[in-house]
Amino acid sequence: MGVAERKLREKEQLKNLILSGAKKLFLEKGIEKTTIRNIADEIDYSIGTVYVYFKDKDEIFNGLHSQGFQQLRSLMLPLLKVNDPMERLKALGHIYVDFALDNPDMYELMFSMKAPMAYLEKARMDEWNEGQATFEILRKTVGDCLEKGHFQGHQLNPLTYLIWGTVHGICSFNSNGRIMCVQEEPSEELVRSSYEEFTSLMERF
Amino acid sequence: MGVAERKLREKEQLKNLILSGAKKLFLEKGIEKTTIRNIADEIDYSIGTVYVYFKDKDEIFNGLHSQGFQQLRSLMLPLLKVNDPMERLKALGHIYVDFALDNPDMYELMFSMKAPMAYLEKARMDEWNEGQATFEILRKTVGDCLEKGHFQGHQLNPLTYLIWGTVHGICSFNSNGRIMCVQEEPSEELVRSSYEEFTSLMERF
DNA sequence: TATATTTATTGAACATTGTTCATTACTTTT
DNA sequence: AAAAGTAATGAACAATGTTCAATAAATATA
Repeated sequence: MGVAERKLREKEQLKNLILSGAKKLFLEKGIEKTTIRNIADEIDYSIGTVYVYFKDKDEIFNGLHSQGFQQLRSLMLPLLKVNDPMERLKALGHIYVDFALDNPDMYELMFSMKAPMAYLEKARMDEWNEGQATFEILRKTVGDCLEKGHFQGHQLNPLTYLIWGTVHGICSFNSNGRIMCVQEEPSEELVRSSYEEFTSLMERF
Repeated sequence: MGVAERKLREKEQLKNLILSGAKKLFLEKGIEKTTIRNIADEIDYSIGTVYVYFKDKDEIFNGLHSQGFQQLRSLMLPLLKVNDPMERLKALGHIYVDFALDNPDMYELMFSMKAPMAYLEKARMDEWNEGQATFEILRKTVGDCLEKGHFQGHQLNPLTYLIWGTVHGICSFNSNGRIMCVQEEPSEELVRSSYEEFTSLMERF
């Protein structure tokens, strides 16, 4: 039966169309100001259709949230080839900072907004696979660093969490508008130079 | 004229009453689910009255945002007495982490939500005084550390920003629900142990 | 004190949102 | 060609932020 398969494919396509319309509007006019009606208009479907393919708005948020993590992951995976773990760690952070600066709205959706996580809770999915997968890449690298004698006397989990937290922290101030407190330089510069401070700190271990 | 003064005082009081009602509901049922009608009900005034005292909902968010920074600041100021700057730095971070863990909703309002900053922009107040003031406490302390020979070869601004970013990063994962990726331990423990990792890293400089 | 004026409070009404669901249009099967 | 099944629709509903003419209360004036 090719029909059933085609229908499945079409369903998937329309789901993606809705997501891409949503993403376009998110980037154009901001996440908060994008409504279901806007999304429906954008892709020339009715409101009701959107609700056939997505249970509610949070599920749309979650869909884009997932896409964002896939994108970030695909940027990170090639770096697993870097043999020296400290170099790999620094490169991972660099990619991460670039991603956050290039995609502040996506970054906000992925790491600040409640909605995507609220959907996971509603859907009783207590696991956040995308986050976990990304975390694993980092943990593996930090583990390799420990094995090579870096960060002596530190524990894997809290250290990994600390490193992610650090890079996330300097990025998130940028994406959520809390960076004005040091106004002498443009905020992107401040984020990058802070990350440089961080890598030069890590190098000593 | 005592009347005008009394009226001013009463105005201030009602403003505070609205804010405290809002805060109560925020903590009770979450920020997102608190409506203007709820706030008005809570304090036995009408919707309209709320709008006499606050231009819009963002201004209420901003009011609580300010109160949060005042509270955090008042927790930090006593630590300026600590003479050794590295000890002071660690103590400041500790206070900060405690505040974030004890007040996750307030923390989210202060450092993640768009609304309070959106209000500043709307009101054409390009300065974020509360944030700046808090940042200054930290910058002063980091500056003292540099003078005493810590963090050699690092620059004041990016380093200060990095340190704030680090502590904020590990806290924010907790308040915005992105901490599930390491599930072996309760999230509060992970935040605290990560902060310990951080202080023990800093101590070496 | 009685009246006029200013100030404070109100809540009905509006626009916009997320969401639902009976109805319509279209596809596939018989 | 008709029946059965699937997909798409948009009017309708409830809830929200917001406004504003009308009301009530407080103050100033005579």
